[in-house]
Amino acid sequence: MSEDALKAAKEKYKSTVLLPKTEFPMKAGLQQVEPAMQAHWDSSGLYARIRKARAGAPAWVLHDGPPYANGDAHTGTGMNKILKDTVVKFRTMQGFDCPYVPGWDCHGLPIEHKMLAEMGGKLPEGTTALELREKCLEYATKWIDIQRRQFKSAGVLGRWDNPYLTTNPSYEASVLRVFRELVRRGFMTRALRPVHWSWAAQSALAEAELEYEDRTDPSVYVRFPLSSCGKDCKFRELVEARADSEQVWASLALLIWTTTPWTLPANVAVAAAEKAEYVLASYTRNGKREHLVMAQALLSKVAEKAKLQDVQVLETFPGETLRGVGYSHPFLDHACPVVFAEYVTLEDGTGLVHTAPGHGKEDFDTGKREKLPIVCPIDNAGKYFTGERLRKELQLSPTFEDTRGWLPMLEGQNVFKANPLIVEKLRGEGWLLHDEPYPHSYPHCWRTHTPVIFRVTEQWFVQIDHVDPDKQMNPQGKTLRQRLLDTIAAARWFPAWGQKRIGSMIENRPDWCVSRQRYWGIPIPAFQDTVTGEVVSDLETLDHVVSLVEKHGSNVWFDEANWPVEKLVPAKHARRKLVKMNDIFDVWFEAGSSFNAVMRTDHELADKPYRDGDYTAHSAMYLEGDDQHRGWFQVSLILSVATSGQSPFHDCLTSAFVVDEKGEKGSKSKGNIWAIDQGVKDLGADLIRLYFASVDTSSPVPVTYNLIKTHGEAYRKLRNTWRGLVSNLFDFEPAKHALVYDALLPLDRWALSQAAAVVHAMTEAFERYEFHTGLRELTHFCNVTLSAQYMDLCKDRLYCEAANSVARRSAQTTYWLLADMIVRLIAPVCVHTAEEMWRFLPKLEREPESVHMASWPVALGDAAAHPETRVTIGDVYLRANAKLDARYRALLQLKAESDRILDRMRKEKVIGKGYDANVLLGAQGETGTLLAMLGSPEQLEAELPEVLNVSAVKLDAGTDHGALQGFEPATDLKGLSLKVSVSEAKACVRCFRRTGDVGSVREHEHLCVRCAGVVG
RNA sequence: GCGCCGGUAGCUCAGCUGGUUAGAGCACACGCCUGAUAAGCGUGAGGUCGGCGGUUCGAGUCCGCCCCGGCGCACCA
Repeated sequence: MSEDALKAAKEKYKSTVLLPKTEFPMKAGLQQVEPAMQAHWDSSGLYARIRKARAGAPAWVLHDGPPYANGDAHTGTGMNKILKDTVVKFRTMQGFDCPYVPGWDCHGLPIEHKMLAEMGGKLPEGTTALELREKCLEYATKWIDIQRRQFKSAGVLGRWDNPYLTTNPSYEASVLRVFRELVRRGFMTRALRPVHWSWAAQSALAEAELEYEDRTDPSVYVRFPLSSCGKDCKFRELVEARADSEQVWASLALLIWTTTPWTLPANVAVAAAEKAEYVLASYTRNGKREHLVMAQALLSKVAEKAKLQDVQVLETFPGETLRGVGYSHPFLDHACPVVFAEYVTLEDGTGLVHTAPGHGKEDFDTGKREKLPIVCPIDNAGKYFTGERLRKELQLSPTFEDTRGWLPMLEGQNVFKANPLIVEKLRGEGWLLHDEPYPHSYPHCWRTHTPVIFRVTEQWFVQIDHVDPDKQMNPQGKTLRQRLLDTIAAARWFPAWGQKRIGSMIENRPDWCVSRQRYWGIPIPAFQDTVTGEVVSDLETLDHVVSLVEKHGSNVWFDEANWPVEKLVPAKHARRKLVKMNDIFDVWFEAGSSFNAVMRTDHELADKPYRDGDYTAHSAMYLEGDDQHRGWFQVSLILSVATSGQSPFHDCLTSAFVVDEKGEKGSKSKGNIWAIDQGVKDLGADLIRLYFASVDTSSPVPVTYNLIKTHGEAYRKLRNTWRGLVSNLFDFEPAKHALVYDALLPLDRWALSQAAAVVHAMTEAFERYEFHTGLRELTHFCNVTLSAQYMDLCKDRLYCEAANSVARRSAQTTYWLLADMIVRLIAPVCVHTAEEMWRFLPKLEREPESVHMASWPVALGDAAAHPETRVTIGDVYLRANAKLDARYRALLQLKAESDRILDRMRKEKVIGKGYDANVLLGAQGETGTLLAMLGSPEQLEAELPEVLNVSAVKLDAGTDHGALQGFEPATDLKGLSLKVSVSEAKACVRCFRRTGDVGSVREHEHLCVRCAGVVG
């Protein structure tokens, strides 16, 4: 037989081989495919069609947290939206009705700041707040359009043409209704309290608006001269009893410590600990003998720092001895008392705490208890008042003469700039015992990044410990705090530690200051009576304003020309002299009201709360970065529980921040952050989405082009495996050719059993929102079970058996089911690719045109009863089969052993392809038993060539293979020996196998019997 | 300062209630195939499971301390 003749024969039969064929491109071309796909989704109204298809199904609503309408949507916000979209698509496929209404947070300081900056830093003369607000709205609207385009480019599907905006009049009115409800239930109070104050932003700040940053402040030890002691003062007796009492009195001071020297002018008391030990000590400084009082425990530390000489402890006494002691303010004319407070500790300082109720929370509480005056000489901009105002705010007596020039120094000075001036003057006047730099973490304004100060102002607060008297909503008379904790416990937190985190925040949080002194926000609808000073915000007034805002937007509050105050107040107050109050709401109050403004108000969402038995929440899920534990989640909980008694969500999923390859937080200034649509353009949305679904988003997620590209291989593998499946279905019509489950070959049923396990694991993981764990299963299944194992073993059947043979149709039925399953499983993640696959997948007529309307696969367990045999849906087939699992596990182990030897022989150039080889197996012991269980020798010899991908397999009955020529022991299977030999048989030119019967059929001398039969 | 989470091959991740030589994919190396072909298959080399100590017959898995990273809290006057 000549080479040419063989070649000719091969050519002749090649056309009878059923080779794979498909138009599904190997190369993804995401950059072209995705925009086209999105355009098609848009024009065909996919979102609306999904809504329609799920109408009447149980609702499952993920309520979108509104990103801030300022700047590009970058990787972090992009990841968040992508994860949300993945959840929504998954739940939709599971059969739920999942409307997704995206929203934007439009009000707030950053935008106002930016607009003000464009106007030159502050509102120019003659410009109204209304004009500023219009500029702000324009700016926000611009970014909403940009961000919308960016999110859509990532394949995120939702009601983009009608999102919720916190600037919509209906939204604003809903926020006000939440406020009204708080007022009605008694949660609101307007009170004078110390609040975090941003002097740069000139507004109060809430806890959520603080960021702790490191900074260094001057730490000073200051002598406050002791001036008087009450009549029964024990300390006085103590000193009087001393022989040197006169010298002691002459130079005696309380030693206090502070890191905020600028608050010293507001000092009104010194706090001590009743139970702690204090000392009266003497020392020499600058050649002078002086006396001081401070805590015993801190004396040596302070003495060392201040380099005090000859320190002598004259007396030791408990703190309570100091009751009745008074001192005079070192540079003002106040006479101040020593008071006692719990929070005085002996860790730092002197055990004597400088107390300024105008500038500290604890100080304020102490001041209230001790009836101390509240001194607060600082204006909105963080500067000391000037002139008479300063004297007044410092509560100086009219006779006070500022002989040493303190007041001129302070006037108009920024507090942080005043610090060193004060220190130097204290030093000059001899009050300063010691000073040093003190590095610590200190609260900063999260928007302006300037250090905040504590300042007493009158603000609106939500009282966290208020008990709602409503018996129906709060039957057990619990505080809001307790009810919040109950609500938190009833929700589900992913990861689970989120519950602890937010729980401890709620346990410890102070009342919520919700008023801000800005323009770009929703006004707090309150008036002040210019005659009585009374604050008017009764329900009728609120209702009146709410209805105006609902119709005309919150601008009515700022539009002096068209909306004079008379129009804003209800008829009942018409005769009073009222003026508008100028506070607006904390933006968090707005976002936190979305449960009401969106979930309970939106026409598409209002009837879709989450229900599970008796449990009800306004939505099924919130999904945000874990910074929202102190932000949106918390404020939403507070407002929702207080006003509705329900949780805003049932599931709360958080993700960590995105970081760069060095693990550093992304920021635009570092350039390690990119707009999401740029990434989509460069890498493809599906690739980015696959990446986010492949990593554990509960710890910091590194996001770089390189890392994402690394996952390109996983994408290509998935795509090609799927292509391998679908390319063998070119002549397969499910309705016509699919076999019933019981007619499928064992190998095929095994593959389906493996698939069932994947569906199972993946569903479970996705229901826990652990996409990366689920995806692992799918990747492994595609790479190993399918590509390397199953599909390799099916090739001969698919290519060489008769087109309509059971063997081939069985494989095709399985390929079809697997392809179908994979498309569905990947659809929530690779939304475009899955849709593309869906077009190429042979489908039954009843399937929807978009994969995103299709159902999530369901797998049956082992024990499932055999359903009837009509070919309809995947879940008839995706069926566990433990027996087949075990059988193929064993067979594949044999394959691994034979592969090792075949590989070596290939490297030795003894053989090339597997069909060149025959394998002899000798099995004893465990493996012998195993093989015997797998089938009779004849059965195995018939089956194994396909599994091992060789031409022939013989079982050797010999007993001592180790001694037989050429046998070698297996690596892992005990008792197994193998011998691989080069097959002498002729290869069939059609199927390449060396079956030993080539030429048996006279008409086809180059074919094996099987192929001859097929060719006919 | 206190608390929470994490630290497993170059990368991304599995390792349940402690139990045989610690797994997977990707990447890498070496081959094979040329009928999934800018594909596919096989084999291999990579880890003292952050460190130290303890409990145990036995620990990546439990306990203690420490180091590193991330996050949160705050009465740092």
